[in-house]
Amino acid sequence: MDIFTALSDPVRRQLIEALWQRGPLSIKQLGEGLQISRQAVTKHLDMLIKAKLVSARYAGKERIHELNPRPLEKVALWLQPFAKQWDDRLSRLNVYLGEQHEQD
Amino acid sequence: MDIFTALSDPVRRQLIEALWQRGPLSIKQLGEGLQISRQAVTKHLDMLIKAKLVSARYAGKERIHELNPRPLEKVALWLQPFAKQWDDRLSRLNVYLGEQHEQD
DNA sequence: TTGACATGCAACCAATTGGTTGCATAAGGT
DNA sequence: ACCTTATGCAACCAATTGGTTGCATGTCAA
Repeated sequence: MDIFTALSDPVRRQLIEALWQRGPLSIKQLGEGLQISRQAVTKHLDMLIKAKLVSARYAGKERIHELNPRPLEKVALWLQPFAKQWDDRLSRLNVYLGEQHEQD
Repeated sequence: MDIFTALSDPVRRQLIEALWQRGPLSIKQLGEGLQISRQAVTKHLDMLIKAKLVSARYAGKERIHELNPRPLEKVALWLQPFAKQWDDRLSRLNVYLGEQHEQD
């Protein structure tokens, strides 16, 4: 699955955030906040795994998920060229990303 | 339409890139590179408009589209916290985005 | 060994997506 | 006026999405 598609669902973004903030978690744990069924969570996680954003390992009966933020870099790099039209704070971003020529 | 969803389709990303690189364009012009029908292009553009990523005005019989990269900032800001685990070049990004505390 | 718990697998469903085609209409050029 | 061009509108379609439920299975603890 494409990384952009992986990010297009709010539930999946929440899962990513949870893994980021709370570290490795099981399906059960990840589903606790959400209002959807366990299987729905599993499906979202499977998509994140396909997008290489999440890795899973088994610890006994639990499937433990870990975030791999790497693929997000691709998104950041895609966004880069546009950033120069944003506000000062984000414009500076570009300067330090290598676009050292003056801003427009 | 949500900005993340707007970015999830490769055709829409291409449209954004075209508007970025070539400036304001009509539906016809935007569709010229693509292998899909004019209506498919229109639908994608309508979605980009709903996501406020693109504005359209009429010039005679043509609908001229202009890119508004602003909403992309939301995506960049969402990505920020994760960036600190990326490579040096992108890590520096965070420093200048305000996360002045030392890297891990 | 028995039961509770975490998960997997599969079928099913409604809504959305990404695309098409056909026809209508307004604007411009000759 | 006439023809071409750019677009709009609407119906339609197959595939995908995001969700559900029911049942099976492996693991752990008592």
